Amino acid sequence: MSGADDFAPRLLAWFDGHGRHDLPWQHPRTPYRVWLSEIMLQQTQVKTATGYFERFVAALPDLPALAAAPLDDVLALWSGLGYYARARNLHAAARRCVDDYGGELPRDLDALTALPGIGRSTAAAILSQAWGERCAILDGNVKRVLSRYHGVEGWPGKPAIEKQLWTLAERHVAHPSLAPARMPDYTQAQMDLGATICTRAKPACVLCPLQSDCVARIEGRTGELPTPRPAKVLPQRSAQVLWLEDAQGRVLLQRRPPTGVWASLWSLPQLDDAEGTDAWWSSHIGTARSEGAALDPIDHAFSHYRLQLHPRRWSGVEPAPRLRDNDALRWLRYDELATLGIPAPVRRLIETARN
DNA sequence: AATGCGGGGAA
DNA sequence: TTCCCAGCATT
Repeated sequence: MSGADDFAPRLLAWFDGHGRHDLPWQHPRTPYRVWLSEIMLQQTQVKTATGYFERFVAALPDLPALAAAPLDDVLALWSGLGYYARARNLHAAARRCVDDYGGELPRDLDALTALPGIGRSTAAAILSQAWGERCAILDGNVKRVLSRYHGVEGWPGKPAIEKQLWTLAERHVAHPSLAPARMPDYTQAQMDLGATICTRAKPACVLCPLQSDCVARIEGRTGELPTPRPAKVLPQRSAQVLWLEDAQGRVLLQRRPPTGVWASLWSLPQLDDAEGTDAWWSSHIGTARSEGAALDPIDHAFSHYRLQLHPRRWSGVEPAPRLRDNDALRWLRYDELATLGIPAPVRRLIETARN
């Protein structure tokens, strides 16, 4: 057997001295807190998620509390974190746990994976960290570490490559020296190595416990592995944003459609173009409208397109009958904005320009 | 197999 | 600027 077989014990020995032992979800490391952290950390860096995690568990300290909370409260706690389907799935999964599993997470890979928002890697992370089950994870860190360690070519997002990496991850987690009691540390160790040593750019190979057997290190190819995602040009879109204030200085928010970006979040009324704005104004207000005050455009980048928002502002708008609060429209005081899930750039616009 | 889905950190 | 991060669901 080559040294590749020693992956797990070497990693674990390194973790004891150099891993991260003070992350907020580690104290206490309950299934609920592990679950929440794993969901928040999907496509999200630790530094970004930490503050959200602290606020979330302070407001909703356990699974039954989450299940009992209104979805809008959960979205408000998620506001600014992005990928809001995670929050909706989290909430739905909590309710299903109350209905089907006595208010706890199931200790079972298939049952966990069947819950919304939990895939194979997240389920394995929960099982290994919360209960010490022998499960392999494969997140962005592990993909990078294994791609380099084994010299796996090809973009890890490609299903065929991902399948290879799963096989390698399963092999390492099966190492006989790896005791179940150390599974939480082993799982954490892989992510810590990827986050602190085997980083995307300029990895600290000289500090790596796996350096003597790492193919990328040995062949001087850490800059080429893992193979980057094929580049593509992002489409550019634009939209009109309407900032309406009534005589009391309240702002009009509209619930976004249940599908698409920012699904079901509250935001300023947003239209595709000038014609859309005209139509919205006539259907919601009726009277002829003024131009409003044009504000600086906002450039926002999504992972799949760029969006330029063109905000305009009106004050002293008299609510027409159809403009009263309903399921999709709400006049809100500025000090109430924190109670709703609002897209980050829209919240930023309002907070910075509201004087 | 490919695409949709946020926001921010880092080079 | 560009890349990608503790991914998953949908098509």
